[in-house]
Amino acid sequence: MYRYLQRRLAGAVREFLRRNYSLELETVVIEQPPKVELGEYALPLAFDLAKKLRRAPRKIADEVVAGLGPVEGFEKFEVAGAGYINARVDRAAVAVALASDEKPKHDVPDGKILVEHSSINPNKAAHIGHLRNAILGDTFVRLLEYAGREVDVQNYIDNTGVQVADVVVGFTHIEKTSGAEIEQLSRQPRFDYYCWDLYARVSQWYEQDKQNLQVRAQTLHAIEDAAGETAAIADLISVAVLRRHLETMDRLEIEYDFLPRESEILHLHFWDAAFAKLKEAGVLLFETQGKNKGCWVMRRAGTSKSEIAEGAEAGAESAEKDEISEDDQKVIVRSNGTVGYVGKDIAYHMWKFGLLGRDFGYRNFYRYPNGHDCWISATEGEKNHPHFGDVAEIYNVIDARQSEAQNTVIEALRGLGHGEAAEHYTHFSYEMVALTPRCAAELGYTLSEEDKARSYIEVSGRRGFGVKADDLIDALITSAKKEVDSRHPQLGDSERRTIATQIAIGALRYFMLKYTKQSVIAFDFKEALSFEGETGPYAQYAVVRATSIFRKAGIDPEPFCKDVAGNLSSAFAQHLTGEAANEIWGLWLTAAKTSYIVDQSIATTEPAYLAKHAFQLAQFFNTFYHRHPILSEPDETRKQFLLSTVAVVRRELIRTLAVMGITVPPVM
RNA sequence: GGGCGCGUAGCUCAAACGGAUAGAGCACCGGAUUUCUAAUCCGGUGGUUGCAGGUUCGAUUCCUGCCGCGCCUACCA
Repeated sequence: MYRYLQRRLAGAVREFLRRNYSLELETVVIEQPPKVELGEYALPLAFDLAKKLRRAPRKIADEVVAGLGPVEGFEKFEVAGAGYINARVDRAAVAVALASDEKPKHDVPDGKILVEHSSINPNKAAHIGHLRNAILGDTFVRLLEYAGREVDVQNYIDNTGVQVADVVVGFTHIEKTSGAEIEQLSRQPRFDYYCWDLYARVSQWYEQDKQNLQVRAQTLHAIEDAAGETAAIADLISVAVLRRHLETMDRLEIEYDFLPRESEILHLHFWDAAFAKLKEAGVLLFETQGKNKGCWVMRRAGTSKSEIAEGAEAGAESAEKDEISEDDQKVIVRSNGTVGYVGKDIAYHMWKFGLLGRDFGYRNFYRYPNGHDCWISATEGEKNHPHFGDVAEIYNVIDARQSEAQNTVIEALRGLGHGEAAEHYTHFSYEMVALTPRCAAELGYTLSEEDKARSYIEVSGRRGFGVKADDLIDALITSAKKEVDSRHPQLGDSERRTIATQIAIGALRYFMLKYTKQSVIAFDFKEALSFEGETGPYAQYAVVRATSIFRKAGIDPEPFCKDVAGNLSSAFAQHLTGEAANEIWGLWLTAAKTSYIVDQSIATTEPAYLAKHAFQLAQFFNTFYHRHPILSEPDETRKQFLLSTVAVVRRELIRTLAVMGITVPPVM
């Protein structure tokens, strides 16, 4: 609703400027006044125009206000401060439209969107860093779906890399486990925990004797031969750990549609197809000298053609074209002919956009308890399968450390002449989750003096140093369960457990979403386990309160607000106008913003805005709840009005939380 | 060295496109409702937005320089 009116206002202003000043403005900046009593929208437009028109901002603002004419949905326009134009909406009309849940039509762009997230190495348990990735990614998927887009969710599995090889080495060379024994172990409930410890031991084993690293190289090589025994062991391990990851993420209601694996990119020769095109387009160059002699290299993203070219004339340019200074080279194909991961990533991304001319085989891999199927890549797939890839836009949820690699893939696409694809390729970059020194100490790690002084310490899978995802979820559930047990002893144990789980997930997902992406999260149990203040449970609790009002009143809140909107529009007008109504109107206005916030979150790839919105709604509601007794309100129409306020806020808060993947228990 | 990012209250973080008095949560201190359950609410303490310049009617936001911190910069993935 808020978004819709804002667009209409922007359109009217643009039209006015065209008519009266012959000005074309691309974007009309519209913000919100610091207080609701000043209006719903503010335009700082006159300050900008003052320069262009060489007149005082206030004068221009006066002119705009006088000449804008009536705009549907708006009551009036006023000049305020040094030249702001504040717009006031017809509150009752907005409230009626919101209560009856009118959804003004707007265009949804065509084409499918592919979101890639999680992409955890399938060699050990998922940790809190992976949780941030998956929660950001899953929330972004939900945002896109809320906006009406069709989305495929992919989780890329690097099942032939060093990390899997290391665990294979652990089993075959340190533990000397047989294939049958590994198979047995892999059926244990938390096989990924076993691998977590083993992986750390392998790293130590390499450190003990650098000779041991040769075993890694051999193993890595052996994994690539699909027919061999080592490859079979690697597959056994990676598939078992992958299943564990799917289970862990499913606890948070995070699901995937397709799991493309590196093994298939290898065995279906995706790279060969990509390599040919890259050579042909001149994106890759064969280096004949220097440290990268014998490699196929590409210009690293973010590096520019050397400064000599700037000053020099056209003659120097052609020589420049075929050369990249050594420091700016990214090796794509090694001198021994093997391709690095960036190369495979380029091929994979050509596939995503339908530009490779090859496809995966597909096998049904995992059925979620809700019946949703998750598919996996295969060299020989099933006949009937959904169509993946060939999409219009992609988002890759990958941490900031990989931004250079991501940009290199984008540059490769551009170099191949697929500028359109490059434009629709978004690296959804976010910062890592680290541990506070206190948290690290709690986990039993001895810290150097240097470490103690840091604000955070990076986790290390190699050292087995970190907080496992399932452990954190377990701790959250235990902690929430204790609270629920003491608050609701009359409920059955399984019911209390269900509630505690909802609260735990709410706390965890909110925690991971409330920080902006570029902020490193310094993880601390105390803050992550908090259920008070700016947390998921705070927002859930607001909904519980709203629900309980309706339960006591014996009214179903869903149909209630739609009905009341039609019958009570005059009451809305009466209770929403005037000074005294500003506080409640602020609540309505915030509730009206959900779609606007969703759009903003998508446009900026920043789910934190959504978290902020949920918190703000809950906070305003709690204040309102405290100030206005509703069921005891003697004036019947006012009571209906207050009830509809609760119903609308409840509905919008539930929606907002749902986009964040948070559900609300019946009681708390 | 080069690239990317960060520096805001005691702590953890907000403030999209430059805008009206820089806001929350935690912590600390003091209060509130025999009610629609207090996982709540209200009040208080707390700021030279790293430093120095510049652009602008207006800078936490843009530009330059400096200081401090993190990540990336492998024929690893």
